[in-house]
Amino acid sequence: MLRRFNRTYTQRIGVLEESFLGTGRPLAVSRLLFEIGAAGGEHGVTVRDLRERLDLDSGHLSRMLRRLEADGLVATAADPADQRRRVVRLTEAGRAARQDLDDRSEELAARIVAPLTDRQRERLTEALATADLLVRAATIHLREVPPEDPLGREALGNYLREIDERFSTGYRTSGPVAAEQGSTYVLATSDGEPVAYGGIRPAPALPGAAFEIKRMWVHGDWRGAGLGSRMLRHLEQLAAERGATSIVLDTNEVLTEAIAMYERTGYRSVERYPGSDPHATHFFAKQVG
Amino acid sequence: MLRRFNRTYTQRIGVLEESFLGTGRPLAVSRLLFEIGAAGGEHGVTVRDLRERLDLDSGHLSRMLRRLEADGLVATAADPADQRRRVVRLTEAGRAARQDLDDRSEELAARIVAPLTDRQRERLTEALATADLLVRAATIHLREVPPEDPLGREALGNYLREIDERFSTGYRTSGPVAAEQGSTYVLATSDGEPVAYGGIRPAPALPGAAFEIKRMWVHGDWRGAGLGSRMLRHLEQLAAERGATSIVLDTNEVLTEAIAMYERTGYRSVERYPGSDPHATHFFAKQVG
DNA sequence: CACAATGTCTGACTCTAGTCAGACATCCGC
DNA sequence: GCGGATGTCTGACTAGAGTCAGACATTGTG
Repeated sequence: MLRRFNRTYTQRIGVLEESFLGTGRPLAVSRLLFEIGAAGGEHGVTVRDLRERLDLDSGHLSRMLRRLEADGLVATAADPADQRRRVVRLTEAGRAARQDLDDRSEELAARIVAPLTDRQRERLTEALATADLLVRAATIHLREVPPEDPLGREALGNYLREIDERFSTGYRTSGPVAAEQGSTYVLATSDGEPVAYGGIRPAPALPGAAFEIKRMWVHGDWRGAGLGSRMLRHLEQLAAERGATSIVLDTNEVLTEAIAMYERTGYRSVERYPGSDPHATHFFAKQVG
Repeated sequence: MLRRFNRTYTQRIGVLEESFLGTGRPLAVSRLLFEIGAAGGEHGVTVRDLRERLDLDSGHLSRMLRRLEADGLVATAADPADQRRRVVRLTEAGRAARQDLDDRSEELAARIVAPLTDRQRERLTEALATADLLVRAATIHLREVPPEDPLGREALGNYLREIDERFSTGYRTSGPVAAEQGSTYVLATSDGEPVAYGGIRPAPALPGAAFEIKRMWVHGDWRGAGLGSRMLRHLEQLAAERGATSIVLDTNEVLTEAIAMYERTGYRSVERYPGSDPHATHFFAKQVG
């Protein structure tokens, strides 16, 4: 189905792309203009950031930026924090051009669906939203990150903040959270945004080769997309590669979805184990390897 | 939503296209190879046909064909029916190359959705099927055709055959069906295939400026996609432009979906009118203009 | 049978996209 | 404060995609 849809889509909606022409600017440049607006905001965005987001060659990007600059649509300046970096931001004319682009796309999208009835349009919107979520979920990128990785820290911060909000009693122990001994962290990103996080560490206080899963977090917008169990499987596999024969984890009774997921994924409830979190109320274990 | 999806899609699934590379052939050439296989079948396909299907420049297409020919993947010959035309068909090697392309795409598509659970994959397939149908429905092309248009005749043939099958008693009057006096026909196509058909003709036997809608047909795969009512609206508008103040049409009781659609679209049931089909059992009219 | 229309092909282009090597400045750790 | 790493930019490319004018053969029509 994916292939059939791909064919229909590129044939019929491919126009959405070509419409960027007619502004006298090639597609890639328009896309860049768009991205600078989206990522830049008030403060602008660094060239490096743009290169990562759009996955462009340094030379190619540089040339396109110069073109936009020559057209008076963007202004670049050295980043005060690091003079090697350059910060790009839209000028007034640039914002106008981007708005124009936006309007054209909007209008074209409206024209494409215009022949449909209201109910059909609703069905299409719904179907595309579902497909969007699932395609995004399917193409999420999982990777090991060191504890000091900035995106990892962001994810961890979200985890702690959410835990803190969830516990009316307050959870956070004061001071920064140190990386745990021998731990490995995995970060899942989508469009450069952290969407899930979690880690494993050896649990020497337990019998056998046990690993503990720690700090599992899934972005609120992504719950229900199967991301949690995917992260869990990934962490289990990592632990198994490091010689684990069993996995333990603890959680709190207020995290009902998490508990349901652990049970669904083959974990069985166990007694409190040594080294577990004092705030935890539920404990799980599973054999692996 | 269309735009958001478009962004996700081109970013994540754009790979489906690039995968055509790695075969040493550029994308457009691979697409052409694919299309020759799809459209050509046993008898091959004319260059003209390919140009229309892929919307390519004559020179561009010619060069790509030559490239495929040099690689030994296609063979061209003059069309016996018209020596100006050239017919292209895949060679044995061409069929193999196309199959290879097909396998790669299939494999890649499978890899993209691999991280999803079975249930998610099902949901994605369903969502894409819905989106596919609706996008196709939205981009269908309606145009007036002369009675002798080959695609129009094909549609009319389908109409007559289906009517014939539907009536156990047999419907068809013997001999070819002549175009009706002063009539105008509209054909809807998708990917060059006729998907709906219908006509109007003046009904001089009726009081006032009446037009009759005749021979409405919608392709079986397309029923429920709103195509019938769209065609109906289009025909009404055409009639109105020709000065009609009322529209009449007849149908048979066995065509229950059609009857439901007419009622939904504002037609009211009337008595048999002069000039109507002797096999018809239900008659409808509507004011327009 | 002349003539316009049709169908394909070649040649000569342009523009976009993308790659690679290296210049140059700045930053960071020792 | 030296040397490697990082970030950006320029120059010199290549290949793909697409456009346009016109050559040439064939076909249908008055």
